[in-house]
Amino acid sequence: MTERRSAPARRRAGIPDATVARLPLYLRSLHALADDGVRTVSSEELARLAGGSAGSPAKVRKDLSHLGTSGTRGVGYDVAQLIDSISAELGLARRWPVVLVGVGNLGHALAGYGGFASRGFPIAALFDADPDRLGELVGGVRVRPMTELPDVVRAQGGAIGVIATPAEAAQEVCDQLVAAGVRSVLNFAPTALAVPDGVDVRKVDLAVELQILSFHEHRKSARVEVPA
Amino acid sequence: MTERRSAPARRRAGIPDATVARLPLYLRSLHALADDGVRTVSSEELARLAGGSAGSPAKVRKDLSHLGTSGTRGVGYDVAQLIDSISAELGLARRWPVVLVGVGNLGHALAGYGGFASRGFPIAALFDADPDRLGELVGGVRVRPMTELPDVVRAQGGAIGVIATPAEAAQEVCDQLVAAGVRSVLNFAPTALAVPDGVDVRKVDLAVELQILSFHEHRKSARVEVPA
DNA sequence: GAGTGTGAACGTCTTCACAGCA
DNA sequence: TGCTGTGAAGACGTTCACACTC
Repeated sequence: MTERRSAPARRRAGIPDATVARLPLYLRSLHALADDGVRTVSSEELARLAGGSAGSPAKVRKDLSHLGTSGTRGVGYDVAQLIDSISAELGLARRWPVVLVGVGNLGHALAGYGGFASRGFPIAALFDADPDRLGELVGGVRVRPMTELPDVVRAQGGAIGVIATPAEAAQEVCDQLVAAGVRSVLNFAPTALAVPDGVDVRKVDLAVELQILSFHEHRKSARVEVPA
Repeated sequence: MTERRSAPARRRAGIPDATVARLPLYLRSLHALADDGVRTVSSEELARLAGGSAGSPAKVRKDLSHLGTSGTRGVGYDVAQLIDSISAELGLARRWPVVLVGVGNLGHALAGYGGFASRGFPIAALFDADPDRLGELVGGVRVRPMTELPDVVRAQGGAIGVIATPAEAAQEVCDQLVAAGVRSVLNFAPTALAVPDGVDVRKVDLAVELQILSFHEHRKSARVEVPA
């Protein structure tokens, strides 16, 4: 989950982390339903659509009850209304600009990937340490030198930072982002990042995901050989 | 976590899912230590290096105790030995070939990203539905038509499937992977996948990660305005 | 009848605290 | 003395089951 530093315990107003992690999944399914013209949905149906870890009706109901309940007994949830309240809770009324650092292989793909902008996270700027890349246009956005980072963050009134640099550069880049005023970071570099209190880091490590799958594959193979 | 279907409860031989998810993080830090010539490490140091959710000494010790303990009291853990036993537990002795479906923006980047092969997950084949892409070389690997998928999986003796297609195509592609014998899937498409029992799916959804960060940003802003 | 909302039971994960060993 | 290994306690998250409402 969100990496939290020292802090003895978090006591937010209310919503559990596990629930927060599932709200985007519900939202995704709800948008699909709305596009199909569906007006209401039951917790059972929503659980099925959201799938995976979000896949039980009871869990859906508990989760949604945290947003000041909105369902109708005997009927289900109003799709449009649910979309509104989840969006509000996630702070999606506002668009959050993204600054992406590291325009290598992965950074390039992320910048070109339309899924960010279309979901309310427009890429405001690209940065790279390599002088050869400066000025290059990626997905219609110019690559800038790191020195311009503070100005961009200030001009945007805050931003989410995305780190797509090699592991060696990640901590340094992270420090610069934080110094520039960024308080939320998504880290693709395979390294743990140290950040001061009040800054949130989430990480995506592709190799780690594969290794977890490997564990399960391994287990499955083993089970065939030694059938308990 | 790993998406599990119906099943009332999983009872594996032993290691908790939460621990499995952290083992790759320890492994990463241990490799870095080994490269620096460090021979032993304490649970406290390892917790610091692995960072994030893996960041408490007690947790590290509990986690490592599941691998049939290997530390020395008063000293710490032998780095090389720990690398071996974690690797063994994760099934990394064997190399797991990866078949990647969808050579669009993201798929292209994943195929070009060296981090897979270097960590024991060589890309065995690329597939795409678009006839214009067939034959194209990406990262030295040829793009093939989906019809060749079963043969490739069989020839490799199993594989991990990576889905990097648009959301609309993902379920269909997933079905084809499963039919071809793939039992572990990493899904980048923003959709829930239905799979039969015995198949594991892990998902990475970039927009979801950003939305979770958005929630925390939102909360931080709110806290400034209404200082409790 | 159908489906939500929720206390209470349950299971899992984390943290504590300390005994035990090099 | 220093650090591991681990039962026991505690926090957190999920599931159950049923009262309640439309």
